[in-house]
Amino acid sequence: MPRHSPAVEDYLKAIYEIRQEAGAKLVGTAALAEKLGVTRASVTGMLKKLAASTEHLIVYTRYRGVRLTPKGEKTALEVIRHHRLLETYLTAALGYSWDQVHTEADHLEHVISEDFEERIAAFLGHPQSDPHGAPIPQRDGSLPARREIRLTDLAVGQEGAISRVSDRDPELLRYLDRLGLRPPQRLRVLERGPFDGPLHIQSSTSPSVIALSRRVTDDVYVVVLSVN
Amino acid sequence: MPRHSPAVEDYLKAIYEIRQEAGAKLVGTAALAEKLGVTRASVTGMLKKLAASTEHLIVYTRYRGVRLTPKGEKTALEVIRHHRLLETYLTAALGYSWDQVHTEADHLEHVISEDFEERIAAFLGHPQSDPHGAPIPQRDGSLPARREIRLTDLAVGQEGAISRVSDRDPELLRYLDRLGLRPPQRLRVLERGPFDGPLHIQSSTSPSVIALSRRVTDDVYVVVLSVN
DNA sequence: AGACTGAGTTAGGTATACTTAACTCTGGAA
DNA sequence: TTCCAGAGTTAAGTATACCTAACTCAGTCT
Repeated sequence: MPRHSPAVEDYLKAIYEIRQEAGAKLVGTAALAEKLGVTRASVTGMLKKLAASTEHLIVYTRYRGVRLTPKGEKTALEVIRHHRLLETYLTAALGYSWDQVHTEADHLEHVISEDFEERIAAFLGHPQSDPHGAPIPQRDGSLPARREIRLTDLAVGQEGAISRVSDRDPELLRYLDRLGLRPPQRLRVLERGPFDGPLHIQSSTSPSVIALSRRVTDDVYVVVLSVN
Repeated sequence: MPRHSPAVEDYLKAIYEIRQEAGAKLVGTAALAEKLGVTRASVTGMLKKLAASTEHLIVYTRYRGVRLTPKGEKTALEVIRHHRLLETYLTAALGYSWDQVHTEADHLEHVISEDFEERIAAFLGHPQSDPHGAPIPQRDGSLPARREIRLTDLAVGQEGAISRVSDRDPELLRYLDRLGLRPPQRLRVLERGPFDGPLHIQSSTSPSVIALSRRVTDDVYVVVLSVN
């Protein structure tokens, strides 16, 4: 396995994650640029370079978009495994709170050795998910599929269990933490406001009803428990 | 404090360490090139760049050599603090042996946050030295001075306590470990072979006399205990 | 079918940090 | 005091990954 630059690893990871969130087959330049914090021109340049490389990590069609080859996907999953193991380790061993781990893990993920990965995985007892509930890819690149949906898409009356929360925004994580909304907390949708209005939910962590904006519910994933 | 690139941090660290080992006021291009694994031309280029920068980290005189400014030295010590804290942490928390930590720490030292540094320092109880016996600079940049000399320079008949061992060569570290020669092991010089010949020492870790080559004794530092 | 718009690309340029090859300086020995 | 070897520098070029500005494409709306 050749080693890839942090930049390349970030691109592969971003392609994987955007495809995952958006569901679309192909990932566009603009979405990548947005996620990576670079210009669209930079993304085009990198995609051309990667597509021309003998590594065959991506399939890139001009004006259409990118997707990962199996090899590219495996590499992306290795980086994601690093990231999620690190987040779990920082929480469990060094007392980081769940809103602090993301940035640190983003830097460390490109730098740790396979040995380091193995040691923290063993220390943690080979965990299945990180502090935000995201599943941790196994060494062989396998990732258990989940039947999770956005809290946004949970129908009124339905009950769900939080399976995962996006780790991107520390502010959001602190907010959710204050509300006690983290995996595997159960909740029920009571009401949905008009025009993408707030979602009213009931959870055992709060005696009163909680109203959540779209921004929030888009970043919270749940597994449906009942269809009342 | 501005952040510096891994390359810059490596140069500052190397300048500091070479000056330390060699004792000379100025560090030469060749020594830096050797230590950093790059060509002499590359070193010249980087030194010119650093000297021209408004950061004022080094003082560089063409054809003469470099030295660190107080600011450069402080930065170097911060990197070295990272390195030695990491080595200690990897040993104490993740079960690395002392010959495995150097490479991992070399990569991690450029990437960890101040927060991470603080957390591992606290976890370790703010240790004074790393697994090889090297002193760990404090946060304020202070470093307790030691009265240590090379084992090479310990006179016949003198007794010393190993204070530090170079962490550069894993092979050497495994060798020393097998002989039980690590801080703060005491030993006595029995005899010195001719022509930089082997140094014969006696240590409580071995019933028989141990013969050490120059390559080895140059990398072992001791504090003189007695002058018999 | 044509035009518009947002997404995407191209062209040209920057910064970092490295290389090789050829040249120059410095300090010690003859 | 000159010469020479090794240390150091310069010049030119490479690779990576980013930028801005200007252009083009694709798909939709009319």
